[in-house]
Amino acid sequence: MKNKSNISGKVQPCGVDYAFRRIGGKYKARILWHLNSKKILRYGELSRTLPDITTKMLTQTLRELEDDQLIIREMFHEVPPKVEYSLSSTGRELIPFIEHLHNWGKKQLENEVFANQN
Amino acid sequence: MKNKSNISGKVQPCGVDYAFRRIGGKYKARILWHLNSKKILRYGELSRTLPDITTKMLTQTLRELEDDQLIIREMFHEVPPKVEYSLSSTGRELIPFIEHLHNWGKKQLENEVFANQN
DNA sequence: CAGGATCCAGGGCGATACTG
DNA sequence: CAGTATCGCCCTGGATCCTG
Repeated sequence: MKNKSNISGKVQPCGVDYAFRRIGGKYKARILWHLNSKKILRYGELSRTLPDITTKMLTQTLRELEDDQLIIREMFHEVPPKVEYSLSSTGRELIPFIEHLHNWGKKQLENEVFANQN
Repeated sequence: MKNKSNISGKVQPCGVDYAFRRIGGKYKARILWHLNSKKILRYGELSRTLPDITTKMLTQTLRELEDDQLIIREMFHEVPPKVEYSLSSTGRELIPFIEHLHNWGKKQLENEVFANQN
């Protein structure tokens, strides 16, 4: 399939480019990945699962994922507060992709460790 | 290249995180994608295929992909110069992932256009 | 033709403190 | 518990000009 350059000024929208803009954040794929394996996670659980993320980034990333309708946020008005996050159906469509990426990354990591035996 | 945050062994190495740092650049997936459909592309061809990328970014991205051994760079010492880029076997392993992402992005784009007709 | 070299902005991201 | 609010760094990426 050719990428014909558009005369009307805008570049032809590219699915890869679009998708990367959507889930290209530093933590988005990881969050989706964990949400898939655990199905439902509370805010604090996510925070513990991803120890290297600050509350600001976690909240911000979750908001973006929610705005993109990749995850579902369910809030319980209780004391103490409770919020549950889960994958939406659209978000679930990304799992095979993340899974592939995950396997590839794991393999590369192992190769790298093997190569760095110094 | 992004932060090396956890590759040095503090946090448990996550394949998704690793992979994203590897191909998380703005154009990397797109370049791999085009290299797969065309098999071999010269620098100028890539430049025309991706009209929205400057020479600096194209060169820089190609270097990083080459350093990561995802693409192969073959240089011909001729006049005028000629350089051909193609996927490595490791890079080719990423194609199913990019394909999935591409299809997902295309579908989302169509839905978005459809939804914005109100 | 296929880059290299500089300069520079925008914003992604982090650290820290505070809140309903 | 589940977030907000600020402040600021620095890295990604853009614009422009130069070269073998």
